[in-house]
Amino acid sequence: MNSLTEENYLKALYNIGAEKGEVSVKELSESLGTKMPTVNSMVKKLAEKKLVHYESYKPLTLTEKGKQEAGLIIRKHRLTEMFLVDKMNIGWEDVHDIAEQIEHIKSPVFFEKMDELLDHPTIDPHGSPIPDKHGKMQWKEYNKLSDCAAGDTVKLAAVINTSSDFLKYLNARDMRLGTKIK
Amino acid sequence: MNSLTEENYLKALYNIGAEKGEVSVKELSESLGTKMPTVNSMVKKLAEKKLVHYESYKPLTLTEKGKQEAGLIIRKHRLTEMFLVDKMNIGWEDVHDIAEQIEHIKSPVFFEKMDELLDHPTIDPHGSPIPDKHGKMQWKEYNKLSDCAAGDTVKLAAVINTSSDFLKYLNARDMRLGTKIK
DNA sequence: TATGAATGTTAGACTTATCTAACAAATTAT
DNA sequence: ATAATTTGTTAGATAAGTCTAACATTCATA
Repeated sequence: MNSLTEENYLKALYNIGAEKGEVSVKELSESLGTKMPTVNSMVKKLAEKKLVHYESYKPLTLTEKGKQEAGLIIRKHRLTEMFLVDKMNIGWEDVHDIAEQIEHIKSPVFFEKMDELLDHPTIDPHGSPIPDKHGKMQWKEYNKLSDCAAGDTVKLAAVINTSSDFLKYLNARDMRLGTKIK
Repeated sequence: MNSLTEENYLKALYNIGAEKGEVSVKELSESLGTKMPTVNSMVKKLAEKKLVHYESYKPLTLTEKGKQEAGLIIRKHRLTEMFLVDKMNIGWEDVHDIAEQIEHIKSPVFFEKMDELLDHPTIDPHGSPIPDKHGKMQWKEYNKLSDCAAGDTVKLAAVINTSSDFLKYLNARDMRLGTKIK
């Protein structure tokens, strides 16, 4: 029985640890907007449920089970974002906050229908990959904009910052996924 | 700031009191699957928030404010049911449980889009009216099946029992809204 | 390497929503 | 009209998730 709170911890652990694999209590605390002692006691509970590897004063890592559950939540989130943009014509700057809520809906049918209506998409509206039905995600290796030389012409494949403000900024410059820029 | 729990109390109060206008603690308790003492203490809190009229040992009634809030939640519920059936091809026997969760989503944009894509529907897939943007609902007066004489031919306008099992029973007999039966 | 800063942990309090057990009022039936 | 039943209320306990204050460990650096 995973609560909304638990799901948010798993998701944050997954997202923060995406590259490094390890997460500090402090990072998790800041990401969730929850104080460190609270996070500390919660991760211990997650450890009892075999979702997180926890040892005092050591960085946190997700177990395989934890990774899978997190992957499935992120799948629901990104599928939802895609649905909101493609099927409901909601702007990509607005979908994150809505998906943040819908990702917690318990209903296999609902998300299967989304997946079907969207024709099994593999990336969300911000270019991030959608984990498969087993919670597995494969990251495409894109070049970071900061690694490109000035004057290069590149195609926008994904945005990491999905904040509403940044996306509105891109909108204002007619920049969307696939747009060629230099 | 109304919690999920609070919203469920308001909705139940609205639905149970639809005809009589008054609700007993017992009915509310059974409808919510929550014990009477819990309900008792919750309705007192709702009374402090001016959502419910409460007096010891008297039946419960919603205030105008309470009715409006309840109406808006029910609007979101029914709009969602209509969307799930019409735009996502989910069976009318499955939509209730999903809508039960989506009705709590906080996002004006999301529900406005639904309303727009559905072309401002006035009834949900079970024939119940959808409250307007101010939470006001007007009930169409239909004849109850129990008031019809055997042999009459009538058109199915709405179903009150929206349980999954009952709707599957109707499906199995090809009975949908608008179907003529005798 | 000793010390100060940053990070992590423990202890204990608070809130929300729930429960059970016991008691009180209202309703129903004799 | 009184007793029995049903309904409503009070009091106090519990669980989840949060907080603050105080203490402990680790890391950085002088």
